[in-house]
Amino acid sequence: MRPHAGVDDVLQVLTQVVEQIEVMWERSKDVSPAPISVSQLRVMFVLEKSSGTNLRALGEALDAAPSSVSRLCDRLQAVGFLDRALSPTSRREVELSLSERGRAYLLDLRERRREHLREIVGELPPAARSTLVSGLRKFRDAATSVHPLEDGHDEAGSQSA
Amino acid sequence: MRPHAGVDDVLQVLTQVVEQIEVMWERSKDVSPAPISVSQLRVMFVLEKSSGTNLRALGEALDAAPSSVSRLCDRLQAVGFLDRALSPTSRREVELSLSERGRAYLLDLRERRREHLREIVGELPPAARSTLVSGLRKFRDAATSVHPLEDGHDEAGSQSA
DNA sequence: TATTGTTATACTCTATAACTATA
DNA sequence: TATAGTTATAGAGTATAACAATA
Repeated sequence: MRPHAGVDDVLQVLTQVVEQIEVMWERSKDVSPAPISVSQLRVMFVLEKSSGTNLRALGEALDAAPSSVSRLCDRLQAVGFLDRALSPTSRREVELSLSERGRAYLLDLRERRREHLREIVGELPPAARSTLVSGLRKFRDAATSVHPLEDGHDEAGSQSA
Repeated sequence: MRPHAGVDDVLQVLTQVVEQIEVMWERSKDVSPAPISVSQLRVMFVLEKSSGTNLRALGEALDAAPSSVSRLCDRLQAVGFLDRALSPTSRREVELSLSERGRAYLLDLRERRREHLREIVGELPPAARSTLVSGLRKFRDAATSVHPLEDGHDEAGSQSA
């Protein structure tokens, strides 16, 4: 009597899965040599993709005030994950970029996050993986078409096998 | 030559979808009459399911120090979302619970979050919804079996249609 | 003068430690 | 004394506003 899943069925399970993953990812946060705050991590995510931006642009990307970003950069620089360089074109701007250690940290964090998911996905039989990928891709595409500019894609490390 | 999706295919799309949803949910955060911080929201989520607990237990549930929780409760009480009552059994304990307004706020927030998802899920044809639900349920169950105690289920409002 | 980045100040969150009051 | 809760005190994130330096 229920040939296809209703919208509310999807909402329920989708919510559960997202919350499960959020809990898992929370747990892979602290396992680092230099514990980084969530805000600092956001800075690193942005800088990874737009290396060399100035402080103002970084603030806009984060939707944060310049002063806040300045302080965040202070601390990231202090732990050696960020480089502040004077801009060669304008002496009142800075060029912000991740240091080598900063990049290494991000790769490491991503790997830990994926490892948590892999542990679970690896349990699924091949047919279930295909079903899941198929459903998720349709959701992703629908989400992208509804909110074209607001997708939070993570391109790094997304090489298909 | 690829009869079924590989594990890395799943990881890629799953990561994308979770990040999309996190971005969406972030946006439904500030649309409230009394803006609540993330920490305060966590308090409310816990209290919703364990009404009447004392401050110590709440702190353990949040993995936060008692003093932090005390301050969080101060502010939640100030905006009228939380009630502090003296325990009838032990005069050194308090009974923490959500006020009526607090509960109403949570319901409202949940509805906003679901509305964001519903907008997208509603776009999917029925067959795609079924595929998605099927795949997600298998993931959820696998996740629950791998991490039995760490599931972040959201039972409220999960009535199936 | 307008812009970039940094401090000054203030508020919230967080934690450890000290304190009060109960058991 | 041991425990529950609340204050000190301190450090980090956030924002607005004031400030320095540059364009």
